[in-house]
Order: sequence, then C-alpha cells, then structure tokens
Amino acid sequence: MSHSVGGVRQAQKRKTRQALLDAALGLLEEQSLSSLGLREVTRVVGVAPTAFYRHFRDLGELGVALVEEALGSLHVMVRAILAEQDAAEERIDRTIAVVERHVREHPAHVRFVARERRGGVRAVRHAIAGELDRFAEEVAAALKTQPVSAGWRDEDVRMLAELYVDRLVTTAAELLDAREEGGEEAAGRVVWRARRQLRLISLGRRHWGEEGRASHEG
Amino acid sequence: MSHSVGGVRQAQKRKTRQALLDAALGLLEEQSLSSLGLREVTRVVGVAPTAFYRHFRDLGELGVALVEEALGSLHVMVRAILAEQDAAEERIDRTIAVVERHVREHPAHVRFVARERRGGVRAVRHAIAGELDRFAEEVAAALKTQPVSAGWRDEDVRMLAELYVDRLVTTAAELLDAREEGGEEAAGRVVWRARRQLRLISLGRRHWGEEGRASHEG
DNA sequence: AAGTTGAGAGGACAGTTGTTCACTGACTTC
DNA sequence: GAAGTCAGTGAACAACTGTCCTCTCAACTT
Repeated sequence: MSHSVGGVRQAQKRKTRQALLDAALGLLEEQSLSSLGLREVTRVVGVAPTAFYRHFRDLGELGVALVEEALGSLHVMVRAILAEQDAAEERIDRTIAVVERHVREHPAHVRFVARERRGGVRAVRHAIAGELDRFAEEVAAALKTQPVSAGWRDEDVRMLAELYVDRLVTTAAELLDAREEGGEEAAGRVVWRARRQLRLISLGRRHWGEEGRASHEG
Repeated sequence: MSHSVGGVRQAQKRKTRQALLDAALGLLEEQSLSSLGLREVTRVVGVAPTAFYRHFRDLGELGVALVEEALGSLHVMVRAILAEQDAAEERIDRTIAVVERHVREHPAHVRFVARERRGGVRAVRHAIAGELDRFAEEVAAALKTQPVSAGWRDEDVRMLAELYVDRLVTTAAELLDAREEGGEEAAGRVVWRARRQLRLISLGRRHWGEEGRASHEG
C-alpha cells in the first residue's frame, strides 16, 4: 500500500470533497440551494473558504455533483423495482415498499431532488431532468416487455413511464415530509393513497387498448 | 369621493404593498424565496428598506401572501374546469386548454407555486399545501356528483381528486419551462403527454368498480 | 384649526458574503 | 534525496445583508 495509483494525496482530496457534499446536503434540509453559502459549507467541514475552489467552481457545480450522487442511489431503487416479475398487485406493493425503504435510508437525497427539481438553479434543474429522463427510458423499456403492453405505441409506453416516474418521485417527497410533520400516521395515509393511485393507473393501463389510444392520432 | 372608508392613506399603502409583492414575484423567476433579499425587493420598488416592515414581518410572510394571490387565480381556473358538464373526452380537452391559458396569463404565479411547493420556507410550503388541499376537496365534491363515481368510497374519490390536482399543477409547471427552454414545439409535446395521461387516468376511473376498490380493505 | 397617526426616509450598525492573492508544507515524481 | 506539485491556509477586499433608531410630513380625526 505504498506507491499504488490513487495515492494518499488524491484519497485525501476525495475525502474533503465528499465532506463538502455531505455538509451541503445537511444544510439543504432547511433551505434551498440558491440560498446556500459557500462559507457556510466550508465552515461546517472545518476548512478554509478558499479550499472550496479546489473542488468546485461554484455552488451550482456542487449541486450538479449532488444530483449525480442522489440519483445514483435512486437508480438502484428503480432497478430493484423493475427486476420483479410479479403480478400487477404484488408489483405495486413491492414498488411502494422500495420507495419507503429508500426514503428511510436516503431522506436528504430525496428532499434535495424534490426541492431542486423545480428550484432556482438552472444547471441543477437540468441535471435532475436529464437523470429522470434516463429513468423514464429504463422504465419504458421494462414496461414494453410486459404482455399488457402488446400493441402499444412507443410514445404511449413512454408517457406511461413518465407518469410512473413522476408519481414515485412525488410519493417519496410526500412520504418524507409526512413522516416529519405528521408522524407515522400521516406517512401511512400517504402510502395508502399512493398504492391506490398506482392501482388506478395500472387499471387504466389494462384497458388502454379498448379505447384510450384510438382517438386523436396525429 | 371625499371621506369614504378606505381613504387615500390605505389606498396608497395597499399600492406599495402590491408593488412589493409584484417585485418579489419578478425576482423569484430566477431564484427561490429562501435566497430572496429584503433590500433586493425594496430596491426594485424604489422604496427604503425599512418601509418593508410596514407591510410584512419578514420575507416568509410576504411569501404566504404571494401564495394566496397565486392560488386565488388558480381557484378561478379550477372552478372553470369543474363547471363543465361535457363528456370525458371533451372535459379533458377543456381542462388542458384552461391550464394552457392559465400558464400563459400567470406564468410567474405558476412558477412560484411549483417552486415553493417543496421549497425551503416551511411557512410557505404549508400555505401551499393547505390551498391545494382545499382545491382537492372542491374537485372531489365535483367528481362525486358525476355518474361514474356511483358506489365509490369517499376516500377513493378524494385520492382521485388529489391525483388530478397534482397532475394539473405538475403539467402547468412543465408547460411553463418547456415553453421557455424548448419553445412551442416542446410545449406541444407536454400538452400531448398530459392529455394522454389524463385519458389513461380517466380510463382507470371508469373501470375502478370492477376490481380496483375490491382489494385490501380495512 | 389643532392634534394624532403612521407610511416611508435616511443614517448607522455589526455581520456576512464571494473572490483575490501570496503562502506553506505534505505528498509525489524523477 | 532534490525538485516540483497542489490541497489547504489566512489575511484582506469591497459589496452586501437585516435590523435599529430617529425623523418627516401628508393624511386623517376630533
């Protein structure tokens, strides 16, 4: 463990970089990115303000890095859902369970994404939109292989996938602040509602062929 | 028009108050409320920083006032939709049209609500949540009177209403920044997608009685 | 006509902000 | 083991922030 690539140098740098990300994420629980201060972040880490510039040009760049981190973990969650091959009803339960677990394990990430998705920093909004787009694409690909999607137009599968993705992100966000502000009882209501909404959507999906896709083609 | 209640005094005060609200709303196009400065707002209005305190305790209070203003106009839009008694398909088209018009006429309000719904100021989040709750209640009441809802449990009507409300708010937000960043073409895609998503939901609604509400009661 | 009120002005305050610059000294490379 | 690299330091900068205080003077009250 002496002269291997990576070195003590780079390792230490990565460590402070991660510390900056963690500190920022922590501070973002009670404010939004556009009001976060550079000095505020470095103060928490215990490092000089100027050290910040060794890692990021500005807070927007740090924000984008946070997006990658946050949606990287979300990626795992989505794959876990898509891997299942259950019947519709069990699939929904599994999905909700995964969302619940994710919110419990990465609350700060969930909050960050939900908040900055429509937040005040353009670069971060774009980064999130791009990642969620990739998720939607993955989901669409998975949906397409299911028997229920036989005969569906690609654009319709995609619109369904986007509906699902948006619903999951929204549910995660709602679950998070329900738990914080209304306790376990309020969280339970959110879960109940999300489950039934997914059920209704899945019901609409099953009957799409009958009349849904027929009208207003172009 | 001399000694009537209201007076020149109060009128002038209301005027600057409104000017503060307008200035803030304008500044919020490119940042979020938690990063907005008190001086920044008064500077735009052309008034001394201290004058701010005559109208609001702090920016959070101004934010709550903005919520009332923004969702007041949204209220009009929702009623317009609910008043219609068309068939499902025409109803969807009308709904989308009203959303489009609203986004065009009140872009700043739409952006504000979308951004601060999950934003960094607790009081504002709560105010928005409260208003949207009232909307959902109104929508639920309207849905209940429709024949399709015969035999539905109240909680299910409510969960559907919330799904609709959330979808409309989301669509409005997406439509707004699609138009700004991708032009009319991107906006068209958003509208197309939203229409089909509403259609799918409405389809699920029509078949809810068959199997949807049956499972997992309690 | 005299007195009260209150929206807004203007100065001053202590803190904070992002960015610059020259610097140190542990690690890496030859 | 000498030379070089570069993550992090610390002082200084002008610009800005929210809040306090006293003041003014037009609109209102009686």
